[in-house]
Amino acid sequence: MPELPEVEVTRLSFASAIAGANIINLQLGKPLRWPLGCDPGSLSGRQVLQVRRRGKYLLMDLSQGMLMIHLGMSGSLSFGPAGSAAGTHDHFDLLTSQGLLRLHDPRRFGAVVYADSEQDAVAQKLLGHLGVEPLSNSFDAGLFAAGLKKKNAPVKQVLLAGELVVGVGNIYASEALFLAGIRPTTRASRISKPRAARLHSAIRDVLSRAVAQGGSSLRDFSNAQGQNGYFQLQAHVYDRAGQPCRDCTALIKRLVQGQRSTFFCPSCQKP
DNA sequence: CCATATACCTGGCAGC
DNA sequence: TGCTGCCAGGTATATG
Repeated sequence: MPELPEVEVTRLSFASAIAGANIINLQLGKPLRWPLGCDPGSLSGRQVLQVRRRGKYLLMDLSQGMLMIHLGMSGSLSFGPAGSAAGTHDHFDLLTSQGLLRLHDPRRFGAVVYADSEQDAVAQKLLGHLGVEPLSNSFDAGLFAAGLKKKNAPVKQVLLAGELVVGVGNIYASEALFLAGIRPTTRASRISKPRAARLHSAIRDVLSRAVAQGGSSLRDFSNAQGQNGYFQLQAHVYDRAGQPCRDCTALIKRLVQGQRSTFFCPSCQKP
């Protein structure tokens, strides 16, 4: 569910509201993808300083240590008044002096992991290999083109791998490649510098527009205030197999790469 | 090291 | 209605 835009929209929807809160207690539900990595009770009394984002991870800095939150495929956070009982799929309830932060995650591919610091081995295992942030100045078109040159895999899978650039998931990979006019099956190493530059700006454009639209709400995504996003209404190819391209009217095709669906326009996107 | 497959888990939906 | 099979926004880990 959540790619960079959804994670960022989630962050923006509760970061300022939770900043400065004191943790009262933590209740866990069923196991998530990884164990918390500390005694839940040990967090009581600590303060929430700020919420940052790295790729698709939310990093919640505490007065001592940090929590790394990942929404997996079906996770969403809510932040609001305490009091409502945890539902079947609520597996992390952080009660604070300023409200309840709750992770709702039916499939439980998400996780909340504690680390003493970002340099911690636990943190490095999750964050250490991540590529550059696409919406930051460190995302450089020249470096990106050079990075693509070194990868022989299909460009769609290189984007999903997140080692060159983070945050691009299954929806936005298809969308960015459409905007750049590049077939998802094209080997990354065969993408010319000008086309890499197009892809570079397409990634920035599609991700920043999606953030502005509140993310994509295909099934169950909503931000921490319960509001939906609307980016999916303007998707050009994702989940549009068999429908006409919005630019040229050719029919959008679906194929499978690495066990994931890919959508593209066979006319607008060149090998 | 590289590219690809597997594993984790639940729910919604189409088709019979 | 109920069953079956397929599909779903991710990614560490295993495998060749």
